[in-house]
Amino acid sequence: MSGTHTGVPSVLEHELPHPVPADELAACPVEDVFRRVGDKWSTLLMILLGNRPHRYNELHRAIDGISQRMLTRTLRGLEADGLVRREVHPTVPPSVEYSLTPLGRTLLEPLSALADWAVLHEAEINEARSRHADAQRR
Amino acid sequence: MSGTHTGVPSVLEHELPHPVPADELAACPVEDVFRRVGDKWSTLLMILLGNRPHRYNELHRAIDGISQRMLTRTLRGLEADGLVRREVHPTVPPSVEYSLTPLGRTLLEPLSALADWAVLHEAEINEARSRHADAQRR
DNA sequence: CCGTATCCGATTTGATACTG
DNA sequence: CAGTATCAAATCGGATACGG
Repeated sequence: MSGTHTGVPSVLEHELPHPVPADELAACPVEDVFRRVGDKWSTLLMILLGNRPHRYNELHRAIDGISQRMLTRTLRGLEADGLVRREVHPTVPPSVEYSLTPLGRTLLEPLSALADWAVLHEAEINEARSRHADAQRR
Repeated sequence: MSGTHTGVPSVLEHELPHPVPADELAACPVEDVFRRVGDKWSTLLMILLGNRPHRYNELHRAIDGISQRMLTRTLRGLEADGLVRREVHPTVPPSVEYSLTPLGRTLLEPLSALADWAVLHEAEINEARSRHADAQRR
């Protein structure tokens, strides 16, 4: 292969067919995961639950700005994919505990790698944006 | 720290403030990057450009299903963040070459890690979804 | 060849009110 | 406490037509 970044083998390293059938990385699991990473609350919730289990209102108070609707929706989505476990304790009043599943924990690692990249290269990105804004202004 | 996944140090490993000020991981660079990963075409474009530089219509033909509008918009966004370089060759007819910048190349690695995770755990996710769909049906 | 402009439907997110 | 229901706003993405 020509000039790829490191040489790390990866599913992304294989030469892609042309044209890409709009499936190869679309209906395949990669897009699902990428989409989840991109949505507004999923990763933040996973990070909080990675620290320790939380109850519903605890998450609601912890996040500042999330609506009940989105909190519930996001948790349900994570639960459906097996990343988060929801445990209902039949007490009065009811208490519901959310936690990461083992599968969810394994996702934290690549997520952290991506977050670390973002922090590490923040300055470069901001400089590029400044240059681009300057170039646009004329 | 209690029961985190591996022990890898990461920006995500630090205990978060409660409540999260809606900035800590929101206006900070992490959300920008996560959003980009989640959008429909950015990563696919970066993968193609990671193989080799491409011209505009070459990308358009390569991707199958992308509109000119989104191709242009996505490339411009990647360019603004310094991930992709756009070189115009003043020939007739004009030719424009897109390629990854060095910064863009460094992003391929965490992206690949995430994609590999998705492929590796595809079965588990699908099983979780089946179970969840079953549980919902009653 | 390499785009831009315009319009429109689909999806995402939030605000608000209400409930077992 | 832990949600649901409903409505509205914002954003995303695609189709089509046109331009340098």
